[in-house]
Amino acid sequence: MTSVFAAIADPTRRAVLDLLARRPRAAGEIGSEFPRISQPGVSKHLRVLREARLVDVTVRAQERIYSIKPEGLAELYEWVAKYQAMWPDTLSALERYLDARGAGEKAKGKKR
Amino acid sequence: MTSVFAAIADPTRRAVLDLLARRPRAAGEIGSEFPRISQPGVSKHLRVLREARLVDVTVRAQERIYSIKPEGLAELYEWVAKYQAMWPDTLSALERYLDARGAGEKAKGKKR
DNA sequence: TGGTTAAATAACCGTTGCGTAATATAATGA
DNA sequence: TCATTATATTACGCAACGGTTATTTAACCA
Repeated sequence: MTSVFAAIADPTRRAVLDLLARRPRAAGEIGSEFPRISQPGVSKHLRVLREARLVDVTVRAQERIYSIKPEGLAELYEWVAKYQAMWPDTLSALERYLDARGAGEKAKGKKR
Repeated sequence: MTSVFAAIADPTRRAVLDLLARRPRAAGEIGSEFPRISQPGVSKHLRVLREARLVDVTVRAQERIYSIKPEGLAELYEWVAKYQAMWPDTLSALERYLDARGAGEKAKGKKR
């Protein structure tokens, strides 16, 4: 599970990245956002994100502070960008596109 | 396997998308690019891509012509774009970033 | 027709992934 | 030193995934 693509395939891990995009958090604080998943479960998700180089960890006492690490996402962005030529038109056209699909959810914090 | 994220988690399916990005192809023609995978194996990958709305199909006699369908990729782009703010700098900075990592597999004209 | 071609579906199988409870590791602090 | 806190690791069950072979569906054509 080293791949960025496999790492973001899981909705829980995408939700973790969304959390960390707001601000860094200790592992336990992340876990408290997922009450239906056990502590080891969260820990394993964090390991996958680490191995995909999507997050960074710093140690503070017993805590592990996780934060977003852009490297992996840049790799993903590079891959998607290859296909931009086939979008209806330019970027603004893309956004109309997404709006038409009702894809404007990112404004109100939700999960998926 | 309805999710775009899960669909692109598999390297074979990403390779199929790369093929179709060049030009549309019949299912059999796609399959011939993957000699190590059986016909039903390829057919199942195509089904996943269809359900993720990443490809389009048109019928021509007994053939199914597959082509890239941007909707799904736009959804993915939307997700990645949320994180752009945390990249080192602007887009050009991102590209220097990628070059430094030797990530220039897709474009030959991308050297510094 | 019947035979051929193209692709999808069905049934099955080994591997992997996500979840769990139990345990281990490690730093804190009385 | 010892109990507590925070997190990771281990061991294991089960469902889903990617692959296979066999079969089905459907269009073409002699």
